[in-house]
Amino acid sequence: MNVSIKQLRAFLALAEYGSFAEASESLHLSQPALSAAIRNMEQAVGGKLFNRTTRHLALTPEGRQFLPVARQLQAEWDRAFDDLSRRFALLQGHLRLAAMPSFAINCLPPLLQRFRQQYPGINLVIDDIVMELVLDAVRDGRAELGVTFEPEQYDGLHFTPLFEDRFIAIVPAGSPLASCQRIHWQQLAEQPFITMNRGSWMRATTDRVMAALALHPASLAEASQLATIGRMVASGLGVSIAPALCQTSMQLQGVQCRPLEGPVIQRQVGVFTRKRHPLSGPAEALHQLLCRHYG
Amino acid sequence: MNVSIKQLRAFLALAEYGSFAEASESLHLSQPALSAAIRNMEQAVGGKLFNRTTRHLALTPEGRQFLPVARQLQAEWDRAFDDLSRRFALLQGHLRLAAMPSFAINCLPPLLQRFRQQYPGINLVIDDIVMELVLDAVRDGRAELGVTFEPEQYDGLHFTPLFEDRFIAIVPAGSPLASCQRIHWQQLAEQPFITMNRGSWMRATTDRVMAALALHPASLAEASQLATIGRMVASGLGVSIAPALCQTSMQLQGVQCRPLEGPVIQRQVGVFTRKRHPLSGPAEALHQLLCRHYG
DNA sequence: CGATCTTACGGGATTCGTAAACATA
DNA sequence: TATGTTTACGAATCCCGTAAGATCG
Repeated sequence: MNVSIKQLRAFLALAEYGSFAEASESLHLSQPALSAAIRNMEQAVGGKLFNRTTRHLALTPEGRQFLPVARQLQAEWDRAFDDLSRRFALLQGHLRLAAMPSFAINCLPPLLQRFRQQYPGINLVIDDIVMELVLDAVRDGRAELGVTFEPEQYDGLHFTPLFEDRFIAIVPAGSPLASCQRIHWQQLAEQPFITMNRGSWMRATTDRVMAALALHPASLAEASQLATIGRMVASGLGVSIAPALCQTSMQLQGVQCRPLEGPVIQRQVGVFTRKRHPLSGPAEALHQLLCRHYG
Repeated sequence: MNVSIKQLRAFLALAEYGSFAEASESLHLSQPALSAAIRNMEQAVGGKLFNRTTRHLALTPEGRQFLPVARQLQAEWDRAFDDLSRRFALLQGHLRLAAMPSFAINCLPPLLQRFRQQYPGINLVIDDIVMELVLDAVRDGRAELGVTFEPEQYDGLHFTPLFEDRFIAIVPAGSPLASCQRIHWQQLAEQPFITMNRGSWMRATTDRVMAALALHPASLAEASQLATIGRMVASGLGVSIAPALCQTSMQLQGVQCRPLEGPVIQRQVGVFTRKRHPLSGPAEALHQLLCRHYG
């Protein structure tokens, strides 16, 4: 009662070649097998598709009307499964990655270049957004992967650590501290200090360390983005601290980066994925690339 | 390597029901059979479509992307084969019929009504055109059936006789001949005579008969269509002859029809089909209806 | 422990290919 | 008669269902 895709292909081949012999050859099938396939298909649809006398073969009116329909069915069928296979083979597809801006700016470009080189058919979309939004995006499924610092809690997400990021001191090129190989918290506190704005983990941590060391730096200004702080430091307004992963972009902004002596502030950077949601092929590939690069 | 339509249906059912148990039931299939179908399909396309732990079932990202595509494939597939089956079952389709105007006007309407009643889904197109064009239309395949008089020759066509048509006399209602039950050629020739124009079989035959009877009617006018001749006769301009199959329309035009005494002019009316071209279901049906009605 | 999916395996239907029969130009 | 299609039939394959096993909540 039901027609198979093989029978449809048989119909198309026979209509195209106009001969059981040629059509069966093109299908890698014996002539009787093709004959049976057509016979069964005709029985299934309830009428003759070909008019055949042993010497002449032609489509019936119904067969002729069906031919373009059959062509389109086959084309769409093949197209659909080719697409699917290519997706699984990582020859095409797309991937949405959320990452905190510092990581997106400083670490992602070379990684994505390698990814692109290896999987040129995969369309990449990067959401460079703050940590909370990264976690939301992954939780909602808008992004399959998210890269940020490890937060205090992350329900429903799975975290894969990549590396531990230590904070470093950033000072203007003209600063007296610029000549030091390493800078202590105490030295930093003697300069005008630019802080991350209140409410951020970085501000809380900075305040805690300063308090523990009984230091009271002159807070010059607050900003909510590291790029802003970097520009302010570069302009000579003051000094600050930043995650080591920002080193590259800080240096490009004209800021001097130095290891920080004294209490170590460090934080895990890693990849988030949604629990109970398996990764797509491209996401899996990028996840592995991330883990291997840092692991 | 190749995916079957059954596997596509299995995929869709499983995606819809979210459970092997329910999906297999809806497919009238055992659970292991469905499991195997999905496994084979996944192997064919080169990756997992479902993420399954014994207690939870969900589409993979690739499966989710494929779902709408699969839906459309199935819908178009079913639609295409439903259409084809309905065509074979004469529940839908179309039929183009060529017929000479006299037949189309006088005989076709009741026949087509019966056809329509029996096959309400078949779309009918009637070409009411002169004999030569009827034959051309059938030869070219523009019309599957053609109804006309039997011509001297008809290469490449197959002729099925329907009935023999005798010519009758047509006179105005006010004519002295209107009171006769039967009219002789000689009586006809005594009146102003309206002829079919030169070159037509009817004109040649009329001339031949008149000559054989040594009659020389006053030719009042010529026309190329029977309807025109009918109107002229109805207006009292003269008398003429016409195929008996025109009797109905002639009477409707106000013309009196009488049997013709003397030499009999008769001609075969029948259906033409293209040789070596089998008829579509609808054409076959109408052909049979024609043959049975007249046979 | 229970519900659900997977694996294992035997039976049955479908499909295939070879060889012979058949039909048409 | 020659060519191309169908029929016949044995074999291989595929698909299905039952029963047992595995796994997760």
